[in-house]
Amino acid sequence: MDDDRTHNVFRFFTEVGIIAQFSARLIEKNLPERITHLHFGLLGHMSRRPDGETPQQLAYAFQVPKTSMTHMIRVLEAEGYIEIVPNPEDARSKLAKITPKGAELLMQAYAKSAQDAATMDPPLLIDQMEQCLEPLAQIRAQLDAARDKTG
Amino acid sequence: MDDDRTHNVFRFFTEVGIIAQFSARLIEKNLPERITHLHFGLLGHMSRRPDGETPQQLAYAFQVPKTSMTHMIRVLEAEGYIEIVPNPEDARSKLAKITPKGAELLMQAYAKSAQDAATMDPPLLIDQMEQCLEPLAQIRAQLDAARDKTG
DNA sequence: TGCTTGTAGTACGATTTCGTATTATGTTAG
DNA sequence: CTAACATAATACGAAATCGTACTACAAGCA
Repeated sequence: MDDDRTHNVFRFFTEVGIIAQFSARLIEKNLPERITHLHFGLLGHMSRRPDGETPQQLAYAFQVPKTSMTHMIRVLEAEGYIEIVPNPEDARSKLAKITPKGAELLMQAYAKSAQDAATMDPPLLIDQMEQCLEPLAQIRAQLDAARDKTG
Repeated sequence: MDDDRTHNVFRFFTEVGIIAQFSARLIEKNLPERITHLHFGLLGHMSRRPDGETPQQLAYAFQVPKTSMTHMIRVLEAEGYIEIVPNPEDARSKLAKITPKGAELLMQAYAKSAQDAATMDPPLLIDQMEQCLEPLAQIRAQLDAARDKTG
């Protein structure tokens, strides 16, 4: 890889890192104390999987250590946004499912953040975001695949 | 903003968040214990500013609370990667400057990560990254500008 | 000058993150 | 079947994050 392209890769990661921090703040502004953008992501993930997922699957999906996921799940459960049930297929394991209260929080935070995004000044550059969507999805898929090969 | 576009905004933020996590891990794999991708970013920032920057400026640039920056700076100083000197223009303040050891760490981590990136399997999608660079920079600038208006 | 207000940085504590070691259950070779 | 190994989740502890309150210096004004 020549120097220019290497430099571009780092530039890309830098921009992405900064934007990720902004988006985290945008969402957390509309979440209760102790609930972070990662919890928000967890709830969204679970809302698409009504049968629930194991902590392990969630840790893998969100790229955080298992122990961190244990903690996040506990917070969500303590606040009543999810419930933990035994995994009928494996007694070592558990399933985390979103509750109606959790679904409600998800919707509210989504709606409020969408409102904030729509009223930003200067306005959000949605055209540019849409233009990036496809390549970003490909890049993410590639990183995912590379991870599975190596670790 | 209609529902489709709102949905795309969230999808964009989601992709960006995941990719940011991958890039953080990619770099931290080549950094010593206790040094994170944020420290790496700090060193890169300082390497472009030989006169040093105040903790406040750094906290603003990296979008972290002042107290978090105090802590990060302390870690970098304890490990000898930066030095803290009084700010000649303001006795309340300080300047953080990168040391030769810090510059060395920066270069090494950069080179090793570039090597890792170049040898990924499946290979990194640099074309797609370059395609995103310009719109991402615009989006970041917009988010920055919006932050300055509101907070 | 003396006073009031603003700003830079930090002490402190509650919470979160995450690496290592442990427990409990599952799986497989013989 | 059972011993050996693998895997799911957690206990625990060290370190990081970040909000609140504080101290020290700066700046503006009477």
